[in-house]
Amino acid sequence: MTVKVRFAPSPTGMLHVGNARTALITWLFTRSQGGEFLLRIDDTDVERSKIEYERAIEESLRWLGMNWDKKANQKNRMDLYATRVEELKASGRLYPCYETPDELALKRKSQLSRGLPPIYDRAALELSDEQKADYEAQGRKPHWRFKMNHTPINWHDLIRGDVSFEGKDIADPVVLREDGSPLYHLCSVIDDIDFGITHVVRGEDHVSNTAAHIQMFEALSGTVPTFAHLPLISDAEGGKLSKRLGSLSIVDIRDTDGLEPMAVVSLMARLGTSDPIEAFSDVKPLIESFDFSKFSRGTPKFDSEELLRLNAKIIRELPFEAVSDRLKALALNDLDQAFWDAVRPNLTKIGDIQEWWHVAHGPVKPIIEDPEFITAAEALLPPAPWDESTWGTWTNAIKETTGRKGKQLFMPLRQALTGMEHGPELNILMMLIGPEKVHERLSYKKAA
RNA sequence: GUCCCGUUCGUCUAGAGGCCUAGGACACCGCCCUUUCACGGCGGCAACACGGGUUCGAAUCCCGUACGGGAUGCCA
Repeated sequence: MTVKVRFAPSPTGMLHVGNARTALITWLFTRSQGGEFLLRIDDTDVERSKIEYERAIEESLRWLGMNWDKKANQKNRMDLYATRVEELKASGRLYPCYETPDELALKRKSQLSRGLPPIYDRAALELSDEQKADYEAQGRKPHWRFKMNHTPINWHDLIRGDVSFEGKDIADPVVLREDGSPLYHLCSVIDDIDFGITHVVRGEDHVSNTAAHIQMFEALSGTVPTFAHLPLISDAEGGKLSKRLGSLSIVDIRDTDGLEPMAVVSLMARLGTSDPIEAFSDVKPLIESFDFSKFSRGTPKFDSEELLRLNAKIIRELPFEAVSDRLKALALNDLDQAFWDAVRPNLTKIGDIQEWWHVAHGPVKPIIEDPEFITAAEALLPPAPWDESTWGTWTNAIKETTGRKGKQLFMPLRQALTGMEHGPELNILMMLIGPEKVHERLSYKKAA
């Protein structure tokens, strides 16, 4: 049987790292199984859903390298939901409730103060036909709840193992709003049945929902899919993800931070698993090594430093052709393949190249701690034109004249030439800087 | 409050009663290589949340405590 899986974002905001991770893991699983991947837009909440967000989510997924075999919007499937709702009403699994949101809030408050769990007390089940007619006469419209069976609910979760709940601990979920529109729980289950979804992969914030969903699958005579609930990730301090990382959208990572998609993919695919977190330039090995059994149940921390490290490693492997368009966008003159090859081992993000371009094209403030040495070095500079051997010729001459070697020899030259203590290979960098600026920097005198 | 769940080196984790003097990867530190930075090679530092119990023996099983997360929406 073909594995069929879906990723179901609601278009109420940008795709952030948490969602992206769920999407990626779902996608990797699907591809590892040769299955079908459905992108389902959960846009039943018309108030908050926005088409811009839907487009942004799709763009983010594509940027990360994910594709989908099918796409569906829940807002276009209302007829199906209406049909299924009628079946559930006919079989008595849906019942009308007339409490206002305020009344429900009050109920919860009072339950809490009495030490009771704040789940719906099913008062509406006791309503007589007269009472219902009364409410209707007052102009109240009912919202509808799904009636949970008070029986044990068990499933085997691909990540959490055996999970069990008691039906009585789960509140009857509201599935139809007062205006008659269907809510997430029902739509999700109806769609999973209709699309023949075999595996539901989602965050563990849905675990208790799953208990209710399983009864819905059964009530609708659907096949209960296999579930895999991923632990949520937290920030580096172990705090909640949503607030701190809420701003960390995939679009920001791309546009503001200028990071590589594979850096994000590499981290998200392995974080929280027993496989080592490594920089991958291609997604294939991640698909091949994917296995739910490698996921731990703890809450892993998302560390942006780790993302940067992976990014640096990935950039090191990027050929000029892969980045030339983005480099052009930086509008830096003379930024050719030679320059890229010279500096890429020293970049954390592609944007850092501006720093090295600046070092080559100046002006820079040389660091000269030993003016005599630098003056001596300048006097020994070979005449132009320079080539790759110039650096060796020059430094050998300095070595013979001054007797210096190793770090004592090179670091002062690096500091004088670049104003920095680290950087690309000087034999290449020296040519990129050029004779004129090299002389200028070596003869730099501190303002008195 | 109630219901789920989690807690092993700085980080991600291995670990299903003796194989654990707790293994790996990343980070960090050191040495080597390179006539500089980086890369690479070698080595080092470093953890079972706490308290009871069961057992000849517990990181592993049971109970409790602490801390953390999720749920408890006419959001998804």
